[in-house]
Amino acid sequence: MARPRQYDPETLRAAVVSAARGLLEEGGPPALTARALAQASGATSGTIYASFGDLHSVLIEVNRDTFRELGEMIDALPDAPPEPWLYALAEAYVDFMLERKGVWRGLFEGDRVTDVFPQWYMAAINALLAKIAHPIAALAPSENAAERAEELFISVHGVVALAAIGRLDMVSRRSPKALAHAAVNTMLSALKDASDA
Amino acid sequence: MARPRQYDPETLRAAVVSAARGLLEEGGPPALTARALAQASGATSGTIYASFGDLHSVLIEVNRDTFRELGEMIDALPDAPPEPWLYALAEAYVDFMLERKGVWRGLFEGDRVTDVFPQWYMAAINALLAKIAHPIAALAPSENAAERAEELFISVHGVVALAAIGRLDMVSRRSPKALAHAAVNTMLSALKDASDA
DNA sequence: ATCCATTTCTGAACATCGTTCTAAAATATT
DNA sequence: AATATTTTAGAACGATGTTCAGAAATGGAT
Repeated sequence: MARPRQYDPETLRAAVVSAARGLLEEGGPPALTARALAQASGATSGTIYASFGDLHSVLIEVNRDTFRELGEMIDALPDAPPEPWLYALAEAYVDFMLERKGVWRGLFEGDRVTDVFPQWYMAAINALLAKIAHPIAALAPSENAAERAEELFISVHGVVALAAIGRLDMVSRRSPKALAHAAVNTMLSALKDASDA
Repeated sequence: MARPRQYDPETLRAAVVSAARGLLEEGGPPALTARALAQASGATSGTIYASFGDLHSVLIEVNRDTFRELGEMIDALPDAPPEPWLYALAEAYVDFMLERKGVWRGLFEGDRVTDVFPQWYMAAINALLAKIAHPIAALAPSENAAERAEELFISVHGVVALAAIGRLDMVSRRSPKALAHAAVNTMLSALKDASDA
């Protein structure tokens, strides 16, 4: 009773999201155009719009994939005592994001579109913050570990934010990893100083 | 021997740069369009292109103004001992940038265009880093104050980077100022801990 | 067998973007 | 008056995101 589907909807969505990641890595958000996406995914722009509504929704789906991969990467980190584990997490996070500079820009550039972020969005961030807070709580039971975790994340975010857009050299000659290491070191020192009081 | 100038070149450039700042504050980098700039400055796009070459050059001139204002703001900070002065600087920096979110986005979003930044660009950043390093050196003479200053700047940059694009609430419920204060506090604690060793 | 209702898909069309460039405008000199 | 010269205006070009009219392709009804 109708024209048959030419694309399996889920396969098409996966192909489009995968193509979008490729375009982002190739040229950042400006490269994520409807026509390039159509060419790379094999569908036409109209079909993509029928499935996703707009380009921003494609970007959201890329982000969902990215958060999932980030979670898997963290879960795969080898067990270690709190301090070395925290260093390892920070450095792995830096590596992860700087291997995906285009995706990172998709996450953090551009106008904020929604007043409320999707639940999985906030859940992924809260999971990351909880994983940072855990070793902090173990090291400094008297501290507000959740707040220290927020602060440490934001510091490392500052490193990645500058590195991902190629502007870290405006501020420092050190590598992103070295600066992330220093951020963890500073936080750990501060925790020790506070526990001396 | 020629058609007389309809605009004084310097007046025109100032008008365009001023209009550009307004557009940036109104709607961020996407609002900085040649046609809107023409309308707001009174000239036509052709005349603007004759004077600036391209839109990116207009943005560079906005940034030059911004760095100048930032320097003036810092110079106007009241004298204070190292610790309170550092807190005041961090909070003033946050205020300054968050009053100029659109300009901030113009500074930090988009593809890096030039391999080498203009000298005044680097000079402005180095001046800021030196002003951060000064109280650090006074407080902890045995530390590498320049490196600690880089790290502290990057931490505060992380706060502003999230706040300027309206995404700080993804990470924390605290205000940008509170988080900047915490970044300074953490660095100061770490300096104390290091000097105890 | 033919036609039609229904759904899927395509790609032309629209407004807007940065940028270029032709030509109009306005003067000084010849 | 005619011309040379410089400045300004704005139409034009190729690109963008997005929409939408219609082509394509089927199953069911006649």
